[in-house]
Amino acid sequence: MPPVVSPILAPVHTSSRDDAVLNALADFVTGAGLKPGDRLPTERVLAEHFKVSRTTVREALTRWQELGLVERRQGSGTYLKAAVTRNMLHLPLTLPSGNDFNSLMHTLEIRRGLEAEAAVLCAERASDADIAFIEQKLIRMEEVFHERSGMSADEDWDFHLAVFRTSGNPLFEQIIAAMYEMFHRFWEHPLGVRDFGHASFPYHRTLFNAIAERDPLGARAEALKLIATVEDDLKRGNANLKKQTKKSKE
Amino acid sequence: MPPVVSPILAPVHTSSRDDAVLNALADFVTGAGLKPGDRLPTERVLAEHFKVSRTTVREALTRWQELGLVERRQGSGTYLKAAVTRNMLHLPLTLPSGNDFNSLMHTLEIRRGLEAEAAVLCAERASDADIAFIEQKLIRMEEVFHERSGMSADEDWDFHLAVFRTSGNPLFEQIIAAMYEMFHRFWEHPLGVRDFGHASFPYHRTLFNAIAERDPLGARAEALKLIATVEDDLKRGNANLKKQTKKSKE
DNA sequence: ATTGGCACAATGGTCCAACCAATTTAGGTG
DNA sequence: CACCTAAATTGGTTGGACCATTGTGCCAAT
Repeated sequence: MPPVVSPILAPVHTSSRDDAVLNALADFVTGAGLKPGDRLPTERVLAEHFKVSRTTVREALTRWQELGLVERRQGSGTYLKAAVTRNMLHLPLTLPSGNDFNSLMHTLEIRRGLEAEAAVLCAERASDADIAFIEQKLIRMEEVFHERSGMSADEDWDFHLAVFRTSGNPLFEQIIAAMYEMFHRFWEHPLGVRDFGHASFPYHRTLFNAIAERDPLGARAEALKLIATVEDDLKRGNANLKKQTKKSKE
Repeated sequence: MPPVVSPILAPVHTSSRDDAVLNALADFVTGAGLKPGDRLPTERVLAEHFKVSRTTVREALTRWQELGLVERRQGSGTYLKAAVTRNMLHLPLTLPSGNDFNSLMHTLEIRRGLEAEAAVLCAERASDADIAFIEQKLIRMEEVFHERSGMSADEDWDFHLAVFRTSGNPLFEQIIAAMYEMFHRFWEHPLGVRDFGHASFPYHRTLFNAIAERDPLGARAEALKLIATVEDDLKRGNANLKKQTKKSKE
């Protein structure tokens, strides 16, 4: 089985100033024990400390920003967004994204495979503390649901995120988040589907129960039911859309 | 469920300068019909044309470079490395310290979820022509296997690729290929495992048979068995590695 | 005419110094 | 104490300059 892109040239190419800066910065981050959310030194400080120009520091930080490792806020500072080590492996992946029904369905197919697997691993590996944390997110989501009589995007995502992270595999979060963004980029206002996501509500608790009982197969089943409701919503939205365009033609 | 990264603001308030530059540049690339390998205008020309400073252009190009869309050669120019369209999703995958056993295992967990799902969809959707094509790849792989008494990377990948493509979802191919690349970047010479991949051989045919019979569940089962053999190989390699380091300590 | 080397131009990489824009902070005012 | 305002802080942008590498084309020697 072959490497898709030549993997052998990359390491040779490792010269250039910003690479050195990035390595030094990675060492600093690990050395200072900085964690996600913490603030990095200012660009001016880094520039002076590394004996390079601020431009070079900025170029290096831009690269980290593009990889999602860091977030910059004008007037505030640069903040760590993910754990950073010197020997990280980066693989940028560009995906074609369409706004047609099929493309949206494709993102759900990926999520179906990954969310089910993540649920399995989560149920297998969750500690008591993990389960308590997930339950906390679940309860919060349920509260907001009853307040507004509808799904809340943020709280719902927090719950799923807790599940993904408990799986112990950071790739789940990264890939599913991308699928998620792809989906919502063209589905911000679900056409004709007022209660989008509503049907998925009960399966959050059943999923949690399966995880809490360390039942991988059960967790898998509930995760699949959950994603199936989203697929249904999408299909309904697509049907509505067709109906509307048909009407407008008449 | 919420956008992880705000998907709604990005297109609207194009505030950051370099985003605007990248969009304009993407339009230019598609407009001019540039293909991978072609040279882009120089930074100075772009800066003047877009009415921004060269620094801003450089920052934008740095981002594309980090995503692998572009390659810069000092003294020569900036060259397109991949097809670029305006609305594509960039997914930078990051593994913390990608050369340890756990990280390699993470890539296999993703593959487990996706390859199983792809096998299901493939079995559901394969036309007769698709199945004939897959069988052709299978036979070719088996031939090479018997010639060399071992798995051949290229032919094996061709077979899997045929399966992924038949699933009708291009995301499978790209994401799994990325997992592949990540895996092999640090596993080019499987430590102490001479017959790496050997055990997976028989499951290629059983997988094909299930697909040919339009048996989604069967295809899923065989795909899982196949990936399980790879996981075994990895575990064996890890065990060997531990043994060696233990010996070297003595 | 071919080949080799050399100077020059083009291009990305780095640096500097200043200013702009958003944010935070500190102080003052009610 | 709460609120507002002004100053300091910080990332974002600009222009110009120079360095390092590469590509090009001319010219001389063979």
